[in-house]
Amino acid sequence: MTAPLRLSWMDVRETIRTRILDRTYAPGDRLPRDEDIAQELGCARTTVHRAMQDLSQMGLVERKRKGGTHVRADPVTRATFDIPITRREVEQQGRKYDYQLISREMEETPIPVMARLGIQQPVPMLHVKALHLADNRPFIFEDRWVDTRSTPGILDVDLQVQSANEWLVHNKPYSRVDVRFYAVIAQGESARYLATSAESALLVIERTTWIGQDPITTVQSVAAPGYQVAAQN
Amino acid sequence: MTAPLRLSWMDVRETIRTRILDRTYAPGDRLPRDEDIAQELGCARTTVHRAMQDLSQMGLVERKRKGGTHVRADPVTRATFDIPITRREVEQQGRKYDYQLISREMEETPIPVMARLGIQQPVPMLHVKALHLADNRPFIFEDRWVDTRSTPGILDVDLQVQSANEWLVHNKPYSRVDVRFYAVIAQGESARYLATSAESALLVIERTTWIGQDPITTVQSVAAPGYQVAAQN
DNA sequence: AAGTGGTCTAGACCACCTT
DNA sequence: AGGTGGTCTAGACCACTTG
Repeated sequence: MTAPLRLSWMDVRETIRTRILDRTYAPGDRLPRDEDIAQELGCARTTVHRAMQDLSQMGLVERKRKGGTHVRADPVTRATFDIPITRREVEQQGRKYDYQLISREMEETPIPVMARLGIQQPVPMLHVKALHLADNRPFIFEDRWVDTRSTPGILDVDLQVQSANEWLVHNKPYSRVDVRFYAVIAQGESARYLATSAESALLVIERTTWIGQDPITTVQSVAAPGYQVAAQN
Repeated sequence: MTAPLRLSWMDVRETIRTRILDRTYAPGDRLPRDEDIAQELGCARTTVHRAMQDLSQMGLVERKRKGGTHVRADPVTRATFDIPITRREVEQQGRKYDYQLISREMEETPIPVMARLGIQQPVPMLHVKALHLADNRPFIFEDRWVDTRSTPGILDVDLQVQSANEWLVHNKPYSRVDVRFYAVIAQGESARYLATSAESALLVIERTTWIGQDPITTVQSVAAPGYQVAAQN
């Protein structure tokens, strides 16, 4: 006889997942209570709970107290992306990293930037433009606004030497972040610094961070032609 | 006296997180053992473990058996994206969804598609092009290849009525998915169907799915100008 | 009001990895 | 070889949410 080995939560997860995929539990269906599944499979309820937690996080099921566990009717593709420090990203590709400060000025917050940061009144902010290079070729053009009220330390940093990107990541923790991707036509500065041909489509990674309610920074990182962002799998 | 209420794992997580952010535990540092933290804070080790699990998933710490828990030296911005069925996405915006099949043909797999799917030899595949509309305006142009060896059912679907996107999501589970984003210049068909002006930059969401080792489908979803992908949360 | 998931505890054993 | 995180169990109580 095959030994009835102890079930791990991953075993349980795969069992449930298989049942969802083969429609034993169809989209919209309610699954048995954790405890019933535990009894059926012969493990503790905690183990089923752990499995369900994972399935829930994957977006396969939805759980509600009293409501029970349901197979999601409209499955979504869920993907997680890691956006590293630019220096790190370049170096991990085995390429040489360089960095150039383009400009650094105090300016009144423009309307679109206010919208991104969620503030109502313009204030003086540090506006930084910089170029990151990989093997001496333009890699990412960075257009950043830093709120000096929440982050006065940035004013003492020599941005010729260390990128704002790097300083902030190492020195300014955030509690909330908004990340979005979109495409733009190369134009103006981004074209001048990045574009190899007249008409290029560039991927923009826009990130905005807050600490509590206070805005820290918002940045548009415009990547050189050909750049892709891939999920962590 | 303030009542020493029971600590939840989220409390523990916030305590640890705060210590990481204020450098009590600096980047690269090794944290105390779970059990020591548990004793210090006055909770069970399991509770600390649950908190650490979350911090680890957020990318704030790295854990290794025997190696202990370390604060990640190079923090990354980690973001999770949900990519819904296109119909769903449009309808959730309160807009009218429509769909048009553009073409549907059996073709030999081209080299780039073979690369995406990870196959060595070309085989006949179903090549589908379609347009998704929101309020009668082009929304997403979809260029898809379906491996009919793993997914013969697609051949019986009337793609005039139901999009391959929708049918696959509801009928073909996958075990692995690759997702990536990049930008392209509107040209050829994508320009014809989506572009409002001559030179547009379009965001492409490329997804490839497998069941076990077998490829299912790969699709380039080219979004209309202005489209953004935003992280959950 | 009651059912279901969420969490905590205490103890035990396991598995992986560094030293 | 030993230390650390990973997991399982059993039981208890809590908290949310639905009927």
